[in-house]
Amino acid sequence: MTRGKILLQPLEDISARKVSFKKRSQGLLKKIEELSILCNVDVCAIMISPFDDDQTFWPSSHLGIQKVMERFRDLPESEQEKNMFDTIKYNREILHKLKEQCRRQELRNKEKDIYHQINKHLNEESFIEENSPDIDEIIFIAQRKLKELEMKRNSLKDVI
Amino acid sequence: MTRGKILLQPLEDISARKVSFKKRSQGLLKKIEELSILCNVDVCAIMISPFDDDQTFWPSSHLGIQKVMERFRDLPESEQEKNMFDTIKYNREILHKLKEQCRRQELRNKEKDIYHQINKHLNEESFIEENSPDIDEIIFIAQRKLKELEMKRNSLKDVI
DNA sequence: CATGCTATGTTTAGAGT
DNA sequence: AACTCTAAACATAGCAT
Repeated sequence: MTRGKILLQPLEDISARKVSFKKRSQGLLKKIEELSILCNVDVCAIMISPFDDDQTFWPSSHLGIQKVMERFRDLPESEQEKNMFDTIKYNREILHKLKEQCRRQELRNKEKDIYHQINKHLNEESFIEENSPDIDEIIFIAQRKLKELEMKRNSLKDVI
Repeated sequence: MTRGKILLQPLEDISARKVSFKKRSQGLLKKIEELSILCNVDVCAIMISPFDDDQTFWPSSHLGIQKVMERFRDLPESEQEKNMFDTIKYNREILHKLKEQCRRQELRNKEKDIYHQINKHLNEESFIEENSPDIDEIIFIAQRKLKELEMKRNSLKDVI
């Protein structure tokens, strides 16, 4: 077996943690470099590792760090607060997007159900079992599909 | 086609650069979060983007950045900040749950696809495929199916 | 212009040495 | 413990809407 999915929680095994840190911090530094070059963005990062004495910096020059840090520090307090708030807003956005994604996937599920049900009906005589989940929903989607089909037909006729 | 390999040099097209920044900074934030949690490392990163006014991107936990930045400025511990951290943690949890949910739904999608494929094979003339040749016929069948569905629904309602 | 999709490139967990 | 390998998981460039 190769890699499995991992949970976002501290790795129990300390030596595994160390290995992971080595790999991931390397990867992270690479990503940071890519971002800063590709998009021409000033980035700085500081990692304080419990595994070795000194901290990892990017960019490697202390001067570079200072440049970014200073610009942050020089922002008025209110701006800093605003940016903190932005993090929360950012999380909310991601959350919202995920929910939307879920919703869409659920819809797709239902559509597939319809295909399934209809195909089943063509094959056998029994259609939609008694315990069929959400007949209203299915009808709704079926109606929509039908409309889409009709529109498609009409546009095809226009071409002819 | 989808992605090609890219060179490590500033993206020429500014709007592409902006899009890339958005995607990559998001990815970077995630990586930072993962590293700090998995390996129990304090990380902070600041990005100054030329694309929006919110120059400072605030990854990682507030606590972590505070620790890291202590040498640069003193940050008083206030109630508000604590709440902020809690909010971030909370969001993180919700996020994780949502992702799991998405994953499960995706699995279900795949299962349904399989059913669909099987039915398609059993029943050579499969139903409601967008590119199916005789659209009139399909619409006719769809209308009939829809009516059957509606009747079924009505009869179910009668029982209740 | 922003956002979603997805095929492909990239990262890395786990196992082996 | 520190390396190498590799397939699964993940990130994202280019396209589509």
